[in-house]
Amino acid sequence: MENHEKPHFGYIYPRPAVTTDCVIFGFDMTEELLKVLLIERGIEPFKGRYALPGGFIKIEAKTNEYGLVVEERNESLLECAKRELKEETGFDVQNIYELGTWSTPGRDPRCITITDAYYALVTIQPVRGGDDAADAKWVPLYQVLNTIKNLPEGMRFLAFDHDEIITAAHIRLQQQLCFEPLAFKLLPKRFSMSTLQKLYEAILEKNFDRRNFARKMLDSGILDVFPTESRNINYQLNLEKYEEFKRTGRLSNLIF
Amino acid sequence: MENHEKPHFGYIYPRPAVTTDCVIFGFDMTEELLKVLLIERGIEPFKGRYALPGGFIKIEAKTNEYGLVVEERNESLLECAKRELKEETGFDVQNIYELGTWSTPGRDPRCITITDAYYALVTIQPVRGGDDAADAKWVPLYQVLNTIKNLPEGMRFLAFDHDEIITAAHIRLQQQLCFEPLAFKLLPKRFSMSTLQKLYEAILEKNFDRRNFARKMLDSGILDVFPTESRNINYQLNLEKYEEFKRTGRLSNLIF
DNA sequence: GCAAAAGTGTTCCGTTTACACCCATGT
DNA sequence: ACATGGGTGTAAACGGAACACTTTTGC
Repeated sequence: MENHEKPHFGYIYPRPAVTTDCVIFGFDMTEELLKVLLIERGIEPFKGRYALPGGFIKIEAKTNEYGLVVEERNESLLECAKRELKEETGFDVQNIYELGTWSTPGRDPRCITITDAYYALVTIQPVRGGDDAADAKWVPLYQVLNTIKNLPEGMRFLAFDHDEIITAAHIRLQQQLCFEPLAFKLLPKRFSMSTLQKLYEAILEKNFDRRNFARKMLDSGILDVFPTESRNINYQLNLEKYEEFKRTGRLSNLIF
Repeated sequence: MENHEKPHFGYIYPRPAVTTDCVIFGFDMTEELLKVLLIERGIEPFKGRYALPGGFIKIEAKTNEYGLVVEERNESLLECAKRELKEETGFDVQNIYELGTWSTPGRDPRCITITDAYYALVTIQPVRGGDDAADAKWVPLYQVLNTIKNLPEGMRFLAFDHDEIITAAHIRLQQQLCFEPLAFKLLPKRFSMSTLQKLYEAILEKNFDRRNFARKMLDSGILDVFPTESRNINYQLNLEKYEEFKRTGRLSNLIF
């Protein structure tokens, strides 16, 4: 895209370039902070800025007997998002959700590019020996959002329109959390009730009463209880009960 | 796209074709039915089938001094959806919301096409002198959804993957209605309480107690009351109070 | 030993639901 | 006069919010 090589794929009508970007949320249990995974851009445009991981959709194309371009193999946008994530950050993510498209003319200075944004939830391992992927960094979400909020009009923190995407992803995560126990996707298999509560508080930016929170969670019946050697209790999501809970439509009980 | 004219727009990497499709909901007050606007396709593929109104995104492109394609003028996906809607159905819609993308390989037999789907809410005028737009028809939503549900595995009712899109749009409409008084977008400025209730019932496929429904609506404070000459009362959405209601976060009161 | 975190029940209030009768209109 | 649709209030049940003290563990 950056060189002047002669283009070799033609279409009757011009087409926009298509990318996916992904907002990856992780909960850092030691710092009790909700974080996002950002990539420092190594090339122009926006070289040196942080950006969401993502990239162009992959299409295998050739020209047929009539000189028309025929696409032979390709991927869905979801597959594209997962592939780019794996390539750029090493993460293999199942919990990935579509957020929406961004397509304002001019959002990419190189060419007309529309992006389909996704958000994903991953477990950050308690001990991380630095970041696996080159240039990928876990950044506290509140830092990013505050920076964005306090920028003077017209200025941007992240590359492209990623400020807007990350802001929208946070709002969406908050909304979805009210209906689906998404939070468990951000935790290891077993966790304490207070960790779960801290996670909810980090996402929703609210504090809850310890007893009410625990009761609501336990009453829902989706948690299995595991005593530990100490007096503390650990919990684990019971997937069957969760599915049943979902079916019987009692999910609104989890709204705060 | 259907002829064998030599393609004249080239890119270094192949690109997918991009379309928008729109699920337009309207409430037929005389029949008390929720309807969707469908287009009968006049050309292949899927000639003669019903489909959602939509079409390709418009890009003005030319080749620059290096032989590279440069896009000069274009539209966002939202603008594309509105333009196609206007062109195909004559509707000028403000209440339009993004639903999501569909991009499974093979969904369009012609070429690799991804679509960004939208849904929109319009007022059907009580008296309609036939359909303005050629080939556009208002079809009861429940008929479409039932047909889709009862199809044998692997069969489709609408063109492309529009079965899935329309199903997703209905679910989304139901969900959004629980947080936002979307229903008002489907009604004329003034309406009776029972009309409003019938609309809610049509969308959510549930029946409500008349008194409880009216109380909840009135208690929210977003409706202005207008006595009529008869004993009946008409209502109208008060936009300022609605905005205030939204800000103060009491929207969950409207969940049923 | 002291500070910080985790465990435990009860009360009160607000919201939701269920329910029946009267009046006006039009046929 | 009869059927239909629209108007109106109350009581019971449920779910959500507020709240204090005791025990354990780690520093």
